[in-house]
Order: sequence, then structure tokens, then C-alpha cells
Amino acid sequence: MSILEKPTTIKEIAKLLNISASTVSRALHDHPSIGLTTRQKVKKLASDLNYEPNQNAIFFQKGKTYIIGVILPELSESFFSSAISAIEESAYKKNYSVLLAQSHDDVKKEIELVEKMNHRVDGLLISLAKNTSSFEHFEKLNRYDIPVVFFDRIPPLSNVHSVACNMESGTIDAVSYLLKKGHRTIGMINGPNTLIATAERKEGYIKSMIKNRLKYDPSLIVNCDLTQAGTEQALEGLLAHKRNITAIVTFNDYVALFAIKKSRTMGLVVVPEFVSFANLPLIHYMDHIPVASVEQFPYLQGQRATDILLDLLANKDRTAANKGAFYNIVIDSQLVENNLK
Amino acid sequence: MSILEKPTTIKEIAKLLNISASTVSRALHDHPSIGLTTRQKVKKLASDLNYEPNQNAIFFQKGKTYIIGVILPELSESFFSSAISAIEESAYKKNYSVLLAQSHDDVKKEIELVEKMNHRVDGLLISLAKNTSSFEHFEKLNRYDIPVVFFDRIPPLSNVHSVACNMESGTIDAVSYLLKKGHRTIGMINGPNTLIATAERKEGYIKSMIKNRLKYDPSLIVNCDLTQAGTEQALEGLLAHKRNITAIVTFNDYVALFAIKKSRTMGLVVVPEFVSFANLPLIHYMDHIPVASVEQFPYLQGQRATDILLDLLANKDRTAANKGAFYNIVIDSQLVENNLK
DNA sequence: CTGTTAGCGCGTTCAA
DNA sequence: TTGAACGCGCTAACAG
Repeated sequence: MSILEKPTTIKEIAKLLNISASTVSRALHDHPSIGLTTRQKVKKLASDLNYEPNQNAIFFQKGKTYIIGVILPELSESFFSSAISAIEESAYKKNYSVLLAQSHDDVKKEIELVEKMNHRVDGLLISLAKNTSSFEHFEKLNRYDIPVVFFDRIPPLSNVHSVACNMESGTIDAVSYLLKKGHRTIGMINGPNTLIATAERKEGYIKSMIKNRLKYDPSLIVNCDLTQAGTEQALEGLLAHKRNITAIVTFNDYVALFAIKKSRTMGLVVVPEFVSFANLPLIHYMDHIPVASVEQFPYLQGQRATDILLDLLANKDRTAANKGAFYNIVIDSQLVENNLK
Repeated sequence: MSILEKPTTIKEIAKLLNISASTVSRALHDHPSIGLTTRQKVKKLASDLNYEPNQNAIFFQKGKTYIIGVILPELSESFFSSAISAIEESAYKKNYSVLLAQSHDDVKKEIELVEKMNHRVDGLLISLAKNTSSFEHFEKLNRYDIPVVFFDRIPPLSNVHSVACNMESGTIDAVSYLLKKGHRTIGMINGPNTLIATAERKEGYIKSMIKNRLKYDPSLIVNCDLTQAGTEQALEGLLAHKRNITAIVTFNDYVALFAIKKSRTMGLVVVPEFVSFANLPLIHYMDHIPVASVEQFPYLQGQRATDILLDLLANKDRTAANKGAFYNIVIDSQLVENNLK
């Protein structure tokens, strides 16, 4: 291993060549007003010395970092890792780098991270922690003109940029799909009531019933905590219903898989059909899976959110004048039938 | 939305208070030689003005970034997203941030990314692209004393820091496990020969046979390109073997799932048992899965690699003297029986 | 206890 | 065609 050197600076090159630092700088940038010979000498020496501009210094004096910060609840969840992949991809194309952090669904950590990201990033992409219910920690950011785009888990505010998936429409489709297949008594294993997504699904269920001119029976919707035990309990509750439930919409794929597994061990005469919300790409490797899933497009959401953020960054001045106009992208969730073989 | 302000600087506070910038700086840092009243005045004004130190400026003048760069092949793969989660976690604890990029298994992009990360990060964590076979692009880094730790996909060099999982030992265990279960003819669907991991598995297979005093039959090991079609072809090859193969070790979980699915549709008298290498956390949701998996501990690998990197960063001087000593952590892969119900 | 000066590496006036 | 000087925001060495 070689002895460690300090990175070459413009100043050193200047001294070695007995010229000024600014000349070196200009030569390296092919500034038109630099003599050919000087330019060549400079470039030669620079490459001999393995000169590389100190990005940090440049960004610092420019007041830009070319970094976008990304704060997500959990990096190891496949939904978010898909999103990250898209974000990195889009950012890379526009020469931005990605500074990544996870809140572990903890507001306190989220606040800390926002704090920490400030002054280190040009803009921020955020998917909120589950229990984030106040949003002051973001205000400072836009006071300093650091644009923020929320995605998927977005705050219920109108004066923010956001990209999210409309669960209601997907749920409407899911229920309609089951009705069309002949099911008349459709259950729903929903999530905890603290989540917006839970409300959206419920709303979708109700609207779908109305749309199809059927009576809405609230007892067909049960909540669960999304754990395996909670799911099994919820399932048993539904199956004990006085009406015969033949199909069930579940909050997500995990819940669906738990429920499917359970229902197949219960010795039922008819195992109900399941529709869920797509969280797991791997569902296609499995044998017993939901007949259809509502796709939430994590990759697309990440992509759109990043594009918006980069757009805001590219047009900061114009945007400043434009205060009051916000991107609020809603991607329609989409029901896809799963390939059962 | 509020009008955009420029972030407050130390200088502004100084001017407003008619004191010098260094006094302000010291007051904010609770420097012992600052009068109580000045300190209080400064802190009061600072908080009134929402002063926050410009991290970028600090890092710049310290010549440190407190950022570690992470370059991985594919962020959306569950193996790597687990690793990232661990990396972020460990880095966060030591007040480092994570700059993330993916090479998409393309050496050219990998080289570009290393270039780009240089001067922006204090250290680098890398899992190599599949086709990376030369390593000059990393040399510059250690010349500039930017420590690099490779993990999981590591270069075949002795003078680098690395963390990896020993596939050989896991494979030995896997084969022994199957032998102990009574299988006598064990096939292997291995990966492409370009991968080190393929050789390791093969070596493990052979050693296990030797260890168990059995003859090694090379025709029981077939390669495949890891696609579904390739896997099915490899499987058919094995099942057509003149000897009756009753158990198969596969290169990874994807291959195993493809093979299991295929073998269950072939109308075999006896479906072989499978052992694979754990890549998918979700395997526990599935019905037909390998009887055992060789765990590669992505989370642990990420954690160890990060710890090493942070250690190198914390002891840069000592390390410099220590040139020639390298961390080469080998985590023993471990066979875990899967919970079949 | 506090102010002055200098410098981190670079780009960019302003002058020559 | 080039150089000198300045500043980005902050810290630290040196003076008082």
C-alpha cells in the first residue's frame, strides 16, 4: 500500500508552475482567456498529480450540495427499498446524490434526522413515520427554502408537495371485482384506525357497495394490528359471522398471507378468496396467494417524488415567486389479477 | 408559506451584538472562557434567529464530511436492503450519515460512483458489481486515505478490508445435513462459474463428500444462470440423471423456489428435498420451501463492515502507521432448518 | 474574558 | 492573457 498523500490542491499546482491559483482554476475549466501553453502545462501537471477538485469546497462556496436527503420509516421493507432504488436512479441521472436515513417509525428520530439533514442537503424526500402527527419540524426547511416532497405517507396538509397512492380507488375496484366474481358477502381485514390508509380502505369499501347498490354492513369490516396473531383473530371473527363470507379484502400482503395460511388449516368447506394490497414482490413465487392485489407503485412514487423535487430545485427562483402552488400528485392504485397457476 | 430567509450566520449574530464572530462561536460551544452574560445574550439571539450552524461549512474546514459512502449493486434486493438498514443504523449511532448509490452490477457505473464519492465521503463501503474484475478505481482512495471496506461481494485481494460470509462452510453443513437425513444422491444447482460464490459452494459440496467418506460425482453439480428458465432446465438435467437424486442444494432461494415449483408440477413419484441459501426473508410466508437454508446474515455483514469502517475512521493516524494490517472478517454462514408447517 | 487574523479549497470579481 | 483580492461560514492560534 502506498504512503498516504494529501490530495493535490489548485494552490499547489499554482506554486509548482509559478502562476496564480486563479489561472490554474481557469485553465482547468477551459476558460477562453487562458493561453494554450499554460492550459496544457496546468492540465498535464494536474493529471500527473492526480488532481481532483474538492467537491466539498466547491459545494460549500456555491451554497449547494447536490445532495437530496431521504427519510424513510424502514429501509429493509421492500416497499421502501423499491422506492429508494427509484429515487437513487432518478437523482443519479441529474447528478444528485442521495443521503439516506431511516426513522424507524419514530417521530423523535424523524425530527432529529430532519435537523441533521438541514444544511447538508438541497432538498428532502420524506415518507412519514407512522405516529407523526405534528409537522413543525418541517417548517424550518421551507423557511430556508429547502424544498420537501412527501411521498406515500404524506401529511394531511394542503400546503406541501406530495406524491401518494389513492387507496380508495383501488379498494373500490377490489370490492367491485369480487362482486363481479359473484361474491355477495365480502369481509375486510383492515389495519389499525390510527392510519389514514385504514380510513381510505374503509371508505373505498363503502363507496363500492353504494356504487353497486348493495347495503353496507359495518360488521363485515374488522380491524387488526397487522401481526400474525392479530390477523388470525380477525379472520376467525369474520368467519364466525352469521353471514357466510366468501371473500376477504386484506390490509396488505402480509395480512393476506397470514390469513390464507390460517384459513387453509381450518378445514373450511370453502376457503374464501382474498384480495390484498401489494407490498411484496415475492408473492409471485408463492403457491397460495391473493387472487388480486392493489398495486401501489412504490417505484413510480419514488420516481415521481424525486422528479418533482429536482424540478423544484432547478427552478428555485421561479418557485419562490410561485409560493402557494403545490404538487399534489395522486397515483391511482390499480387492481391487478395475480397469475395463479 | 413564509417568505424565504437566508439562514442566520454567526457573523450576523456578531454584528447585531457588536461582538466578534469568534466570541459568538465560542459562546455557542460553551467555551469556558466566555462570560456568562455574553453567552446568554448570544444564545438568546441565536435561538430567536433560529440560528443553526452550517454543517457544510464546518465539515469543509475540518476536512471531514461525517458521511460514509455506500455502493451496492441493487438497492431493491432484499439482501442489500437489509444490509443498508444495518449500515444506516450503525452509522447513525456514531453520528455519521450515509450516502447511497447503486451500481446496477455495472463496473463502469461503479467506477463513476467511486469517482463521484471521492472528496464527498470520509470512507466507503462497497459490495462489488458482478463483473468487476479489476480494482484500480479503488487505489486512489487509499492513496488519499479514504478507507474502504468491502462486504459480501469482495475482491480477491489480501490488502483490503473485507467482511464476507463463508459459503463453503455453510455448504458443507448443508450437504452433511442432507446426508444425515439419509439422502445418498445429492444434486446441486449452482450459479454461473464467473462468481466466486459458485466456486465456494462447489468446494463445500466436495469437501462435505470427502468428509463423509463418499465419492464425489461431478455430474451431480450443474450450473445455471439463475433465471427461471435456466433453473428449470438445470433441474430437468439433474432429474434425468441415471442415479436417483433425492435432494438438491440450490444456489439461492430464487433458484430453490423456481425448482420447487417446477418439480411439483412434474408428477414425480418423490419430490426431492431442497436446501438453499437464504436470500429471502419472506420464505417463511410460503408453503413449499426448502427444508433448510444457509443463512448469510446480510444485516450482520452490514453491521460489521460499518463498525470496521468507523473504527478505521476513528483511528486514522494509528491506522496509517499500521498499514499492512487488514480486517478480513469471515462470518460463518449457518445452516438453519426452516419451520415447515 | 474577548478581538484579530488566518485559513480550509475554490470560483469570481476587479485590475492590470 | 494573467494576478491579486475577496468571500462562502466557521474554528482556532495568537494576542491582548
